[in-house]
Amino acid sequence: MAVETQENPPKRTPLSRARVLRAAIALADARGAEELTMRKLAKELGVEAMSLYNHVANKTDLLDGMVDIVFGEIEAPAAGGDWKAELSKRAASTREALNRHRWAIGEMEGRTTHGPNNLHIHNAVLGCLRAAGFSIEMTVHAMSVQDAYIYGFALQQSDMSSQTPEDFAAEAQRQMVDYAEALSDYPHLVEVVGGHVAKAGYDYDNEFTFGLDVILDRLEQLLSQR
Amino acid sequence: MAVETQENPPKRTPLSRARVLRAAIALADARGAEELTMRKLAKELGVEAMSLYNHVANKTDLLDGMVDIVFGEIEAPAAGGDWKAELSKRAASTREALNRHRWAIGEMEGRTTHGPNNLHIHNAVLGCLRAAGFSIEMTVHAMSVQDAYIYGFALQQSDMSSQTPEDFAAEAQRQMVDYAEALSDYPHLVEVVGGHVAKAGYDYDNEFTFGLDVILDRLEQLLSQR
DNA sequence: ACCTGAACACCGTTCAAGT
DNA sequence: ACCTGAACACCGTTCAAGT
Repeated sequence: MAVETQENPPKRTPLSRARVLRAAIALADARGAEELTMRKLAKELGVEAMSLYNHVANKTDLLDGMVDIVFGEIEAPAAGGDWKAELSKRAASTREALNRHRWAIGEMEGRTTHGPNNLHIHNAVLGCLRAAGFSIEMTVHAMSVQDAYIYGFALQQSDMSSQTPEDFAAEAQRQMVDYAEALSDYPHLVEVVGGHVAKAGYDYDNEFTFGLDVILDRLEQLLSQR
Repeated sequence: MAVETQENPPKRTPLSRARVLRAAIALADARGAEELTMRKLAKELGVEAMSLYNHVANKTDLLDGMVDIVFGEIEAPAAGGDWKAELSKRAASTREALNRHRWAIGEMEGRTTHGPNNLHIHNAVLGCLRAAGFSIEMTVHAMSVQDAYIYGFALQQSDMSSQTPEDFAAEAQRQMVDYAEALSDYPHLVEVVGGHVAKAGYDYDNEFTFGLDVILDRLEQLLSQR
C-alpha cells in the first residue's frame, strides 16, 4: 500500500551548515583527523565534495565550526562560588570533551578566529578568577598555567595508543623488551617504567587530577599571601 | 686555469640519511610543517622525490628522525645537584628547541617509536627527580605534570601569530575591535584582555617561568612534607 | 647501489554547467 | 539556490627501468 511513492534514494534531508558540521565531527571522532577529507565527508552525506562548499567556505572554516562545537561541550565555571571546585570541573570537562574528540586537540589552540563558545568559556574562567580575588596580572598567569597544563595533558594522552592502566602496563612491558639492548644506558627508565609503570599501569584520571591540584593549590597559596 | 674540470652541476654531495634529515628540518623550520613534502624536500636537495626512499623508509620514518634530532637539542638535567634549577634548565631548553622548530610540537608526543635522544632526556629527568628524593610514584607524577605543562605551553605559543609582547598587545586590540558587537557578552575578556593585555602585552618568557615555578614550588613542598 | 619516469590512488578547490 | 562533472595543481608511494 503506502510504499515510497516518491523517488527512492533515502529522501535526502537537505544539506545545511549544521548538518555538515555534525557529520564532520562524527567522521573525525570515528576515524581520526587525517580521514576527514572533503571527499569522504561528502560521501558520508550522500553528496559530491563540491556541494559542501555551499555551506562552508573551505576546510579551515569547516574546522573552525567543528572546534567551536567542542568548546560548547565544556562546562563554564561559575563566578563567586568555590573557585577551585569550579575550575576543577571546567578542567575535567575540557579533558572529557577532548577525549571524546581526539582530533580536536591539534586544532583548538591558535586558530585565528574564535567562535562564541570559545569566548564564552574563556570569559567565564577569567570571571571566576577575578571573583576569587586574583589581580588582573595574576588572573592572566593563572589562566595561562591551567590552559597549558590541560591542553598539554590532553596532547600527551591523545597520541598515546594505550588508554587504560592495564594497556599502559602492557605497553610499558613491550617497550622494555623492544629497547632491551640499550637498557643499560637508561637505568632510571628501567626502574620507573620497567619496575613500576609496567606493573601498576598509568591512570590518566589520577595523573591529571594530581597535576591540576599541584597548580590550583599553589595558586591558592599565592592568592592568600596577599 | 683550474676551473671546474668535472661536470658542472654543483658537484652534488651524495645523499645520506643525515643529509636528508638535516634538509628536512631546515625546510620545516623555514616554511612550516605543511610545506614539508617529499617532493619539495627532494627539490631542495636537487634530486627527485623517489630518491629519498633510498634513505628513509617513508614520511613517518623521516619525521621520527627529525624529532629525535630535536630531542638531542634539549639539555638533560643533572642528578644530585639543585634539582629545581636543573629541571628549570631542562624546561627552558625544551621550550627553546620547540621555538626553533615549531613544526615539532605536533610530532614529539605520541610517536610509536622513541629515538635515543628522547630516551636519554626522559631517563635524565627521572634520575634527577629520584636523586632529589621523590618516591617512584611521585616521580611519575612530577614528570607528568612538568611535561604536560611544557608541551602545552609550547602548543599555545606555537600557533599564536604574535610572539613579542608588543605584537600581542596589538593583536589583542585588533580582536577587541573584531568582536566589538559581542563584547557586552564577555565583560571579563574586555577587562583582562582589552584593559590589560592590550596595553601591557604578553611576555611568553615571564609567563612560562611563572607557571613552571608554580609547579616546581608545589612539588618541593610535597617533597619536604615527607 | 643509487637514482629516475611514469603511474596510481589520493588531496583541496575552482569553474562552468546543469536543475 | 543548490548541486555536479570535469579539471587543476598538488600529495605519498610503488615499480620497473636505467646507470
